[in-house]
Amino acid sequence: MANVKQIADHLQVSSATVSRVLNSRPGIAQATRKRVLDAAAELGIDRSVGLKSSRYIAFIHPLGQFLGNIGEYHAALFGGMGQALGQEQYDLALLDPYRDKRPDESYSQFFLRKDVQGVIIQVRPNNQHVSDAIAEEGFPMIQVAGKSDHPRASWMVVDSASAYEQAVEHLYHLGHRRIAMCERDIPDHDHLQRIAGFERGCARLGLSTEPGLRFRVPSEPRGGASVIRRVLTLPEPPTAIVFASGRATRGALRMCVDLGVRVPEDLSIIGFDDADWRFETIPAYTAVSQDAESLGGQAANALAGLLANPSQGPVRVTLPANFEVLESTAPPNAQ
Amino acid sequence: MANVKQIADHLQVSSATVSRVLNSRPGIAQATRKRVLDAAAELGIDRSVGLKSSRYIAFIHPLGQFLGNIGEYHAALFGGMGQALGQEQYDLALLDPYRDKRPDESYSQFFLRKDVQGVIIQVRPNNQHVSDAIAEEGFPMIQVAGKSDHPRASWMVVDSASAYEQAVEHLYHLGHRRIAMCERDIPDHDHLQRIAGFERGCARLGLSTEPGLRFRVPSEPRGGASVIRRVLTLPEPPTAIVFASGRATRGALRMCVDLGVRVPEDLSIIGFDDADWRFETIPAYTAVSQDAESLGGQAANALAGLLANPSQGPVRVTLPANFEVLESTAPPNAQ
DNA sequence: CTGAAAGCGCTTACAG
DNA sequence: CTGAAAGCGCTTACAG
Repeated sequence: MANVKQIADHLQVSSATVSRVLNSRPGIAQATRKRVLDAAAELGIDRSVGLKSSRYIAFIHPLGQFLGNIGEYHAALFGGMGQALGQEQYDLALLDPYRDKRPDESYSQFFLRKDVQGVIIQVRPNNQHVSDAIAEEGFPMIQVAGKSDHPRASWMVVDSASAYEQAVEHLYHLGHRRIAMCERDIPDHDHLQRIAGFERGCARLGLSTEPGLRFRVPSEPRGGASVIRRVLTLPEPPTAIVFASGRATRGALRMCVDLGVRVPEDLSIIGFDDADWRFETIPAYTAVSQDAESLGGQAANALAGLLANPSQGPVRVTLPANFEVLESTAPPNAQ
Repeated sequence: MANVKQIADHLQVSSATVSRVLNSRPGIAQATRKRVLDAAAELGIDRSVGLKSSRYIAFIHPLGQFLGNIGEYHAALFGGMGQALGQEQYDLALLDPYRDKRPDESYSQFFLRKDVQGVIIQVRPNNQHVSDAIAEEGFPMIQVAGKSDHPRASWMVVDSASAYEQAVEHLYHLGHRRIAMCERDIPDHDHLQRIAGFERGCARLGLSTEPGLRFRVPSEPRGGASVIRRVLTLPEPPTAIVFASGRATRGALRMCVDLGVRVPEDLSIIGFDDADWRFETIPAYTAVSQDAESLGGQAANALAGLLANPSQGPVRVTLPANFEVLESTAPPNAQ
């Protein structure tokens, strides 16, 4: 790593010349420019050199870093954020404050150090305090997947409660009276709404929500698969299952085939979908769906708006989810 | 946006005090620290303020920005890169040089301006020249999905040619003699290898690769679906189809159900898989698979190695693909 | 097209 | 714990 003076000394030119080249200033001979750039590549350049013009927006995952393959929620979210930020001339950075932030610095200082101008933070119970601290500092932010009580916090959530209520209603009208619910293991706001909607629907229609019909699994194919296996051992099995996770839904559909359970003839299944996966399975599944790509895009646009107009108040948006009937639901014991 | 002096004047303190707070230096009264941070949040901070310590690695997509939902290849790749870079204390930035780079600056200058220390670039024919230019400048880089002739370029590819050859062999041994191939529409190195392997297998076994058995579709479910529809109208339809794209494979499987084509009884299908999607479909599909997550991780680690040891020569790695028989292949006209 | 020198804006011993 | 002042390393008129 070399600074301007070191490169200048190395080449026997003035630091003015080096500075001009590294800042793309006009009026430098082609040959000189090349010599400087070659030397810079060879020696490496200090980060103090050059006028910076990065405009980073950071995305913060509840776990900080990504542990392996990104699920469909984040894939869609990133697509939406990336597209929107690109149009606003921002770049997207994936930051891990849990790893990198020094205990003695504020979040603002951390972001300043990383050249980040605003953050989109996905919240779960474990990191809501981080989001609140960022909001408290007045740093430009918007949180997704959960509301916040903090007066300075902006947030964007998807409320799928009424869509899940419709899902229960749909099953009820088909004749189902014992309906199981499979939640996911991490209770963030958006997931709690899914459960709340299910319970509200059951309560209104007088359906049981007994603990034996409630399952909690990780949002992975094997989570959904295990629910199918467990449901079949029940003394009085449900005739329909509602899932709160897309990946679990697909694991369940697959396990039904393996065990010879016909969907929807033997068992009706309502799933969840972050994008357009419900059309790819066999059968295509009836689902509550959110548009995670649009969520990412809108969150990014909202944040860009806050940055463009700092005096603006916080943004609070609740997006609706959809309920759509496809092929995985039918009357119980249908032929 | 305020600089150190402006914040200092605003608060009637010295710029030394402001600088100390914004750089988390010790020996500042709690109350003063708070006043400065509050003023900084209110006024905004110039990017010239504060010692920076970002360590960004940029990923560059062939199209620059992401146009909507990220496919499974990038989801797995990002997961692998993110995890590896996290361990190496780097952050991941998604940059679009096609949008942001000024025509009069070199790539090195562009990256300097964005505070990026190294890049992972995914190459296709349309952006190979960008990768070559970056390598020519001596900027730390590694390209994925394609080899490079440039002497300074590092690259990492997946060679699935022999796996596709095995796939053809597998079908041949099952008794198939007319095998169709569905390529994707973008001919990057890794995809061309898939086609090459298919052709090599057919040539060795004396199978036809006539144009009527060759299809080119976008890497999307509807691409694969259209192949199924078109194949059924052929005077002499193939008894098996080999796909070069995972998403097309799944669209094809879905279309087979819609049209009443039984897989594998009526038609054998061999697909491609970037992660573990082949186990989720019905039937689970026989596939050539690559581990895109591991590819991302290894590329990131290799780049970190180049950065840690600048005198090291370029990295060139060819990773193998796997061929795995699951449920979507059987003898032709099986019952 | 380039350099010597001034200017700028930060950070950092030094002093109290 | 804080400021006045020196120091540092860059960028930028100014001069040739």
